[in-house]
Amino acid sequence: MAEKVDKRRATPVDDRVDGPKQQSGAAAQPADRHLSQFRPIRLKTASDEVVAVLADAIRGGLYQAGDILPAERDLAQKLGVSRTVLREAIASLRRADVVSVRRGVGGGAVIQSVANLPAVLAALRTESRDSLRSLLEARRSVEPAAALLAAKRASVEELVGLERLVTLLEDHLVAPEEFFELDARFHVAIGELSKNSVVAEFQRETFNRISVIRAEYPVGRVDRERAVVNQQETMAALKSRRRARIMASLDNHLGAVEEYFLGERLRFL
Amino acid sequence: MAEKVDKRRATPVDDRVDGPKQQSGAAAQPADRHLSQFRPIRLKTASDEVVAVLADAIRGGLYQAGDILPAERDLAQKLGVSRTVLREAIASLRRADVVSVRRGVGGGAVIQSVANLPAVLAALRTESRDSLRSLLEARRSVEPAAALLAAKRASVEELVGLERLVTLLEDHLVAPEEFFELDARFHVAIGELSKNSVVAEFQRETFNRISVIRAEYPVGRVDRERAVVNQQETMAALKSRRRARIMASLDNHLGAVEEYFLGERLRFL
DNA sequence: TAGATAGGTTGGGACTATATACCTTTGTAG
DNA sequence: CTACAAAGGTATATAGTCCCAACCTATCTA
Repeated sequence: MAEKVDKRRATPVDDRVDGPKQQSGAAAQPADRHLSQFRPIRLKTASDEVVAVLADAIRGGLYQAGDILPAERDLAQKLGVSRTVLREAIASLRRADVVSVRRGVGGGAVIQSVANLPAVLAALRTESRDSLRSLLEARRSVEPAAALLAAKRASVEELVGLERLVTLLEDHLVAPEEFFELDARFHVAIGELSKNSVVAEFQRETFNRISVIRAEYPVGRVDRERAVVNQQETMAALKSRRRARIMASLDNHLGAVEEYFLGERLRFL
Repeated sequence: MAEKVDKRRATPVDDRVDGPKQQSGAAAQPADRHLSQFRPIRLKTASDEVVAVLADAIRGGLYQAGDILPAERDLAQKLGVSRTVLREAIASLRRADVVSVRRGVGGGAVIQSVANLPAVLAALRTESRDSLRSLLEARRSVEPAAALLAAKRASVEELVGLERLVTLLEDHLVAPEEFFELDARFHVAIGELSKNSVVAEFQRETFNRISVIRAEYPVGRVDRERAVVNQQETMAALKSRRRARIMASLDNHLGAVEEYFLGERLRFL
């Protein structure tokens, strides 16, 4: 019987994942060409998911500096997670100084600053980092649609709310830390005003990714001023609710962004 | 000491999630208006993720009926999951008759038919089902971009490969079970030929969702014939690599799809 | 100062995923 | 025709994540 065991041991048929790597390098089976097509899947934890949701909510303008998040128990229930998980998510935001937590009656998680949101999001994503070019190309096709739909469907009040974001950006011309985040908020908001869940989700996700990348870029005063002008123009175009004007404005805006990041304007054939 | 316990018990401060629902209906705190903004998060299991990846690979044309998936151990390693998880995923595909598994040397998971892929994908998604209108609107903006990029970047050989999919569709005019899936494959393939990871991912995801919905629609012979003609036209347009022709062809195709599903053509302001 | 409203902490139980090992079937080369 | 190797099939121990429930502590306010 002992022989049998020894025999098995000698035969490498177990599930060890690090198999023999470079032996018999001659006979590479052609049947394995498919394998190259697969990438590792990643699993997100619940708390990371919650962090992303909260970060989006904060960036989307639902909460501003000084606002207080709902009570942990309520928020956990609303998000369908345990309080434990929610608390871990808030702890992440706290570590990044996005919120500070106070105990007691009037307490809760108080929004501090959105400046560190890109860092938070960057810490989340271990996934493949799409090239900025791919992101901008995709955005180039979706954002005009988002804007047209928003102009078609947003109420006057909603447009006024959007305009407040532009004002916020103007105020931050001198304090540039939160500049990128405020810019992102504007575009995410347009996605939401499109009243199209797919488009809104796309804008959110895309700007999450873009933010992570562009947090590394330097921004000068000139760049910021141009961004403000672009937002003002886009805002005016949206209010006019005229197709041609919106398209021209976005073309202008997106083209400028592309030149800034890529040094050229995208061309689609 | 027992008193203390009783006191605590009487005071509803624990974490019970189903709190008092309708007591004191008068004082509704205005601070909770934010709560309505949050939706429950969903967590995907690893095996469900693997099912989705494999389903995409099969639909994308990487595997055809009769092909054999890579060995479990190899595939598990490539996907970065344990063999247990991979086997569970394959079991799902087996239950839906998408693959059948043979043991022994030449064995493995053999692709049977793609007809049941929509059912598999539908079983996966417990998430919010976006309206077909939202999906079609988003597609209307992305797919033209995908096609233009594909025409710009795809090699002649790749276009020939795409054309094979059209031929496949023609062959299935009479056996309509797999018709929807073959149509989806064509459009997903265009996304991949765009050589833009974001666009490709969007096409995959969008057609996953559309497939689930449209599997419920009846398709007549006429509809199928028109789809074939549309694909042929799109194919010819791609080969011409001329912008105007591609845009016209897609406008035609997408408009027809919209009329079929929504009874109207989408208008973006 | 008592009570209510918050956040902070802990422990147990369920589920999922991983790693490792071993078994069984089957084709094929010697 | 037999031994081996290549596959799938099965089993078990371990670890991580999440959920639930209960309880503790700080703070505001009437």
